[in-house]
Amino acid sequence: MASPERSEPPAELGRVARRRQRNRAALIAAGRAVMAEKGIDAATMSEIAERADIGAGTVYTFFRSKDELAIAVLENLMHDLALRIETVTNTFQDPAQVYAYGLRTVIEEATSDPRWRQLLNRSEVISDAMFRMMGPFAIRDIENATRAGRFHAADAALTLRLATHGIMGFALAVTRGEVPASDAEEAVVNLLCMTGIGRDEARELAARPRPPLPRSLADD
Amino acid sequence: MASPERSEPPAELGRVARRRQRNRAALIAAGRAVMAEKGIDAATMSEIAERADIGAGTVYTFFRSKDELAIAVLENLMHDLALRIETVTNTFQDPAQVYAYGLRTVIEEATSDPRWRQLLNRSEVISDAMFRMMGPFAIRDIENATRAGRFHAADAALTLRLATHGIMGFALAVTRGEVPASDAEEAVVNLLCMTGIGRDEARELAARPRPPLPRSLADD
DNA sequence: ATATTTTTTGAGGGTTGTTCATTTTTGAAG
DNA sequence: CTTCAAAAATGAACAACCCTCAAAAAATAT
Repeated sequence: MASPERSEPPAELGRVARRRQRNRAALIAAGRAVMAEKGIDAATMSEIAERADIGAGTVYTFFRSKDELAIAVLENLMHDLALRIETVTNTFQDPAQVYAYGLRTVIEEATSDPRWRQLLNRSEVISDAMFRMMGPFAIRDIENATRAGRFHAADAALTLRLATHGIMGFALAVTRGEVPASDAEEAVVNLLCMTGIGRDEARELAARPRPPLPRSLADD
Repeated sequence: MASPERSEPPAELGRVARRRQRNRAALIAAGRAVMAEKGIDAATMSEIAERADIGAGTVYTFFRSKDELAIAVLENLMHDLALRIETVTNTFQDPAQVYAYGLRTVIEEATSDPRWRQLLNRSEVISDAMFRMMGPFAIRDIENATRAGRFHAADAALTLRLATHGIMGFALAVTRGEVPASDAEEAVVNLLCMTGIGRDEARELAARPRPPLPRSLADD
């Protein structure tokens, strides 16, 4: 009980733990790649394991099921995106534009990047990951804009929840060719209206020039 | 080529065709039951076939795949609901209230009826079925209200598309206990705002007394 | 009554997610 | 360096399931 815990090096992890984390990351990367290629359902655990150079059975020491791996992959993707968006929006003056930029960028990303298309089935899993990973940022943005008097959102989390699912529904429809990608701006106007901003201001926000997003670190 | 087509009885279908349609309906009913019990993914084709008293292989003469059957089941469900809603709303005076009632009723149904809960996974399939089956009604309602000056929806179909996915996302969150069912009213306010109605009017619409929905014919 | 077309059937093929007995690796103790 | 017990990795085997298809049954035509 009182024995000196020499087994705990001040703050760094042991070699095994470090290798374990590398392998976990490799699995997520491989999962992301395969799922983007073939879709979440068509991606097989064997192929993901092989591409990560990990035994098929070992995957289950990291993730309890294929679903759990898929969730980890999507959360990873969304976290990346949230951070990239933040690097742009933290230069903005208008608090309303911060949230608007996030909406527009996610829609643009989801509808144009071919790697997203295959993921759009199981869109509820993506919406969920988006809500969990981008929520802390986006909810804060909505509340900031509300405090500034630009938005009038009674429940920022709820508004974002509805927005994330709406975004994915829109992206899915575009992917299927049921809706032209050019409807994105009007979709953003609709989603902005949920914050309680007037429709004229929403239209103006959605039409502002949109600075480009920096590349992802995970891209080759 | 010019032979008299005696094989086409004036307007009624042959015995076989009639039996075939009965069996198709039985399959959809069985699918609806099993999927509501176990969820879309966990429902097996064998059990559905057996419960419909149809050979396992025969199912594939009606539906090309399990997905296609699931879609038929959900479209059936949504069509039912759309008709039931219409019986209530066609007594309304305020065109804005027609769409509002639809939103509120679907949310209520999706969050309270236990038979919906299992279906909420694969929520994108439900949203899609909802859009296809309720769209013709709801889009007309939105456009009517816009013409009457109550709504200001630039693209009714797009607004509905975003709404259906938002509804299902909300229902899914309630089912998982991440959001209290009492948030339904605020969710409706958010969704109504997408029509371009002001937030005060949206709030008023969402708070009106809501007449009950007649029972479904498909219920026992 | 017979032939022909149509419809139904359910056993089996082919995949895939997951498990688990076995092997390999690890790091401390002798 | 050797030993050893605990932890981690492995991949063959399992179970589950969607879907196909050759054969049988039913329906219709001759």
